[in-house]
Amino acid sequence: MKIGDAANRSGVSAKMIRYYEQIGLIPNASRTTSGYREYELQDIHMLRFVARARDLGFSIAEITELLDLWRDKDRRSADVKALAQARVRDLRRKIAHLQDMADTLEGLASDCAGNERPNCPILHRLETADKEHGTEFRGSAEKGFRKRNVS
Amino acid sequence: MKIGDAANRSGVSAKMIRYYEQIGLIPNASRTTSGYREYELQDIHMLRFVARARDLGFSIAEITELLDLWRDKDRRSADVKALAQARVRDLRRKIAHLQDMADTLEGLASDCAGNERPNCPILHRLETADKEHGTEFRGSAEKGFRKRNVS
DNA sequence: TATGGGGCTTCCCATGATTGGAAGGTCAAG
DNA sequence: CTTGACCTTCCAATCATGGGAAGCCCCATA
Repeated sequence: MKIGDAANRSGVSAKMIRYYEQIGLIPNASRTTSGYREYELQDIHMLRFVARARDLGFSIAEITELLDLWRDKDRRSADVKALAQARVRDLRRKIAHLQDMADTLEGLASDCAGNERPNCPILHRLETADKEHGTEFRGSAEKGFRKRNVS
Repeated sequence: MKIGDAANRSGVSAKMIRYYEQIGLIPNASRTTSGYREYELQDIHMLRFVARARDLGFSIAEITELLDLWRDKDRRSADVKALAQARVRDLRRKIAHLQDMADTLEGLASDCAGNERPNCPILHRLETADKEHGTEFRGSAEKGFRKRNVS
């Protein structure tokens, strides 16, 4: 199977398959005599695994760990679970952060008349850096969030 | 005031001040005879405005709009409010997406014994791309999220 | 058999916001 | 007059992804 088929069947674009190979996330594919990459069904499983983990917001580094565990027949399920739970904690932290932002902004917006007149407290508050809600954004962990234009 | 002081007082790093100037987000600073950038109190207000908007997750493009409204004394407060509300909708959508991811992962993790044995349904489910929860990630808007390592 | 089209290859570039660093100029205090 | 802290510009890297160019390969059809 060539890379285009592998892409269609796995949900990972051909571009990204090459990229994942290049950065060592997945092993080098075997090649035909003419240089085309060749994939087996097993590779499709692996790629789907990657695609699914990626959709769940795992970073490349985390997917590397997951793939290692996936391939390791002697793995401890506790290791996998710990990884998933760490990711859940990350996500919950991000969610809380975004919720703070949304609540703050909503509070600002609700104080604005939203009419033809120029007076708008949103701009004043942004300028003076008052906090509508006491929560402190600076310092909250935001590392490693992957943005995807997941069609 | 030189750029280092401006950075300290505004919460925007000197690096970023130069970058914002370069991309046209903020106007070119005046210079001393020796080429140093010079800032007035008014500039600090502007930089603080930018910093605050950035902390609320506005993109550079959105901050450009906000700055224009901030400087426009004849602005309609409705325009500002609309911008803030659009941002809130964005945030709520992102939050829902992350919540889906977290819930799905938590579901996967709860099915895993988390012990010394290798059997772990998380890996199986990732491989077969089953969905624990029916919600469909693909298609949810994720554009324009800014990740910041907001110290 | 020739040709056309589509898929494959590598390589380079761009994104967005930010940080890091190198090489060199400027300024104030000691 | 030296030292060190600041400033300048320029270049590179980050992360995951897409876009595109130039050139090769393979298959079907005229």
